[in-house]
Amino acid sequence: MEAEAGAGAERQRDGEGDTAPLTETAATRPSGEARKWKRPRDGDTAPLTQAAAAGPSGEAQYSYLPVADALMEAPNALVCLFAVVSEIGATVHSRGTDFTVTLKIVDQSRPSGISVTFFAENTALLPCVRSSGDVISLHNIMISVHHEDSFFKYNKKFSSFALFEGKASTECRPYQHSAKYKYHAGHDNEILTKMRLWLVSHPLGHNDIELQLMSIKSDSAFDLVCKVLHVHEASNGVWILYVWDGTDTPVTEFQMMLDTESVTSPPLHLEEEPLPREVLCTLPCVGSVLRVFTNSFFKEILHFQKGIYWARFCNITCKQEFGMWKGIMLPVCRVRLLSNENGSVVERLKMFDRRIATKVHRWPMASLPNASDITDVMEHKSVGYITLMESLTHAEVIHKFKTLVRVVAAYPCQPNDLSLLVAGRNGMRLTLEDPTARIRAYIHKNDGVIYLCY
DNA sequence: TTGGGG
Repeated sequence: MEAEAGAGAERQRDGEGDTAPLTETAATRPSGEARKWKRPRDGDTAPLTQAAAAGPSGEAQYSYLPVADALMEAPNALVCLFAVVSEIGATVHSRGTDFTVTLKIVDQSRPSGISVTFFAENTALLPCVRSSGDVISLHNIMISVHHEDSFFKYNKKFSSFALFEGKASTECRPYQHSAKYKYHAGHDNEILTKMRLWLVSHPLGHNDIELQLMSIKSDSAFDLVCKVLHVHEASNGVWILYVWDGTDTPVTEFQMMLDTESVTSPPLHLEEEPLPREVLCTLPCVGSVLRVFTNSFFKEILHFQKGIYWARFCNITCKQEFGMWKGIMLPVCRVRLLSNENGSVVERLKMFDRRIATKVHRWPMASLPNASDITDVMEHKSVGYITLMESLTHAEVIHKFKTLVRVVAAYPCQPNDLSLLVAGRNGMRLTLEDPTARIRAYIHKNDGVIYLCY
């Protein structure tokens, strides 16, 4: 007997329910339909009855419930689901002996989603979701109630899973499955296809405001999709995440410091200590690297330490300190890891590629599109511009370069008195910045050449 | 067991 499939609404039990509509939800489901899962008795280590029954061929037939229906089952009941992964948590050590990861899944009956927590002895046994929007099949996961909220818990002894590509694929074989997963081609394929069709008309959306670094604002929460390039544990439990999305942070509203007293030079960085050169050299030279300050509450930090990841920072805020942008992650923030195939990530990378393809990609984005207003130095017109980050990480300590920067502070004269310098006045200290770095530049005139030293 | 978007 071929199993009937619906979008999470399949019920192949004793021949009942062979026309489950795609739109069925917990609310529309006919009442009185018996729930046949039995609960494990207290003290049992394994459930007495699993959410499967032998089919005519003797193979287990898994009865997939809509998520909303599954949640109406009693605590500790075992259910089978076919759903879409909407959010991917970080894989971390549990407080016990296992590794754990939490996924958020959605289906038509529960668009707001619900968490599923997995445990396994090693990370290879955990689901490794390639992209949000992928489809997951879950067999015999347990309903768990905590503070009146329901969740699903994957038990490594009797649960199993399979992961499938999302709506763009026609591949019906799972790209990853647990050892115990019982795959039924006809049965699973039909549900998978319907789930993908549903996804086409109901793409996973984010209602929250999503900004790029080029459009960040002070003191209002937003989502930021960016690459975490480096993580640093500072003092007092403060962690600093170095994030990048290929765009430049906006020009800050910073009162230019007329540096009449040498002690008032503005700081060059937000950190207590600047990044060591070997780390600095790994950071991109085009596009701002925002410093995001947080504490160790965010377990994802452990994940970031192991490599470079794209992530969505939900409800992040920014402020300006000393004319520099500072990201802040409060406990209300959430971090979601993203794959390279995630739509927002692909969009960021395409935008960066477009930027790199222009001749002025090393100019601050804020200086565009009025780049023609900038007067170039005639005798070096053919020399290309570089960013301050490129200069800071240059292989040769002494090098010539041309750069487009903002003068943040000047000592001892006003920055618009650069003509005095050219006219022969020696000794001037400038604080210069572009979207990639801030430097102190000591200018002196020597043999008719102006040097910047830092 | 663990965690369960504090």
